Amino acid sequence: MTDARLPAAIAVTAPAVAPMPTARSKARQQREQQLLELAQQILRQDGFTGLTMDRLASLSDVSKGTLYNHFSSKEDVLTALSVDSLQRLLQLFQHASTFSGHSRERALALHHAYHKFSAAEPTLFLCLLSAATPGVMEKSSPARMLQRQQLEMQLLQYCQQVLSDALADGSLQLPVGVSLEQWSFINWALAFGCNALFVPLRQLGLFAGLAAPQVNLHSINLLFDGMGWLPLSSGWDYQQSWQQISLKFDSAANSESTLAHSAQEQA
Amino acid sequence: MTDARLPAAIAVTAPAVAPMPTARSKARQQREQQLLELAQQILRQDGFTGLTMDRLASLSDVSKGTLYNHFSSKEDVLTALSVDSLQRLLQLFQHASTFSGHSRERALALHHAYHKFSAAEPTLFLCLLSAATPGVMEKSSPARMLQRQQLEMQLLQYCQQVLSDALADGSLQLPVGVSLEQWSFINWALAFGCNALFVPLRQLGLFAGLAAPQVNLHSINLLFDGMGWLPLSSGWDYQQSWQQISLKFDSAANSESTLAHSAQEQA
DNA sequence: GTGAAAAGTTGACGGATCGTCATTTTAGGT
DNA sequence: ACCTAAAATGACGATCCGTCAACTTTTCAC
Repeated sequence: MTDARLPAAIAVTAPAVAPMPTARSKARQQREQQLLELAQQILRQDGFTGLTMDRLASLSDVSKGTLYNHFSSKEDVLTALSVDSLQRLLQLFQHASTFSGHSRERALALHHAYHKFSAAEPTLFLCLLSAATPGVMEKSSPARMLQRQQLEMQLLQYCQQVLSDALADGSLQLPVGVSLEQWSFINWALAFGCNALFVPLRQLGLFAGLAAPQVNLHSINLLFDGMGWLPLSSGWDYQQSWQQISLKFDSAANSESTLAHSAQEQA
Repeated sequence: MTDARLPAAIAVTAPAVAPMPTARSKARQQREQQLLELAQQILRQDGFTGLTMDRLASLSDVSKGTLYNHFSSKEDVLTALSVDSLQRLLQLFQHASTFSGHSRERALALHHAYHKFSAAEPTLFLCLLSAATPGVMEKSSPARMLQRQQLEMQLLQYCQQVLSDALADGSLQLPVGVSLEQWSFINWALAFGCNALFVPLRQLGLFAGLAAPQVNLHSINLLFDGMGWLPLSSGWDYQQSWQQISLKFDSAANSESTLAHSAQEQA
């Protein structure tokens, strides 16, 4: 954290501590990204059963040995994909937190980002779900797990920041015996539950008549109203807020995906 | 469905349609239960990585061929375990719905049952999580998936029943544009999210200071308050309700587990 | 520029696990 | 006691995982 404040001389004499991005590591990271892109494509096309290390290697331009130089196991690939998802989510959260509105609207924007990501990238979201599974966690590399943990913490920072803001501006009050952590956890849990359950339950034929965005918005309204987060849904049109967020947010996502697309085509 | 109404003669001449529980099928089902018990034990002891079909076969008193006569794949074993969990949850829900109190307390009892199960049987709960994963769903037998679907529908029936009761007795009102399905889904999602996220996030070192039951109760209170479910948490001591439910419920669970234990030892 | 050391790449290989199937064993009926 | 159908067995082929010794490329000192 404080490394940035150290004299340059130290940084030069001890580059191993804060390694500067060499051209080599840059290329390595880029290729890792390509491999993950390919893995994702395989998942989309042939499902999770179709993802095989041999297949991933043969469809890519590297051999199996090199593949294992990037990922410690097949499960590590899944965790890497989930790390990728978390990084993208983090960006989306950064954008969302800039939404100009009161604190509850900003919180809504965070939920919106989470929801839109789960809807736009169902495969990645399933990776996120799978990566929380014991069978995957047991076989992932510690380094990757650490990355995951740090990213989740950063995401939570955004949640807690909005809650802090709300406490500061008086639109929200913390009851005695309740911690800010608790509320951010509950927010996280509700968002995860709604989005993670929707697709599988629909596949099973349950809740056929439900529309994802409506349910999502509604669930958030219930929770925020329960928290007493002003203005309550009875005194504000959050449907409209949601649409406004969509407008600002979806266009940003589009321009981003366009950028990603062109970058992908160049490669 | 209407087979039960057919004359006995037909049932005798076509027993395959509505198979009576023969001694053979009885024994088969009993052994399947033993196998699942063993699988669970392996999972507890050696994690999900340690569960192998060869190992399960060798540790049991049947061969691999017979094992595959029960389960179509390794993943099918996990789904079978999740089906088992759902059946036990169904029983717990049945008990919970008999709690004598107002409708919101009964709903709380359902959440309590769900939470207690996740806490008392973390391994089975992780099976429930894993079984919602694409890699497992893709490889499970259709028959088992159907069982799972039907059980989840039955569980949802209990949720919706309590909600219906609340609407009937006036303690809850459905806003325009909101369906009973939506509310039951949101309840399900919150409970799933809270319980499914708690263990993995704790393992990652997040939310170290949170106590599971408190958070659970608190999240339910927020949601129910948001729904306007009377009496609100400001006008009723749901902490005490939770404890009362625990008292009645945990003792029931204990006597049950005792029964199960003795039954297990007889077998 | 050159050569050697370091870093990176490769695909063949051993091992583990999966799922099947021909053969053997068991159970139920006459 | 014998026959037949269902069930159990474990050896087997196939698949996939992860490793490693040999080989290629890059780096760097001289």
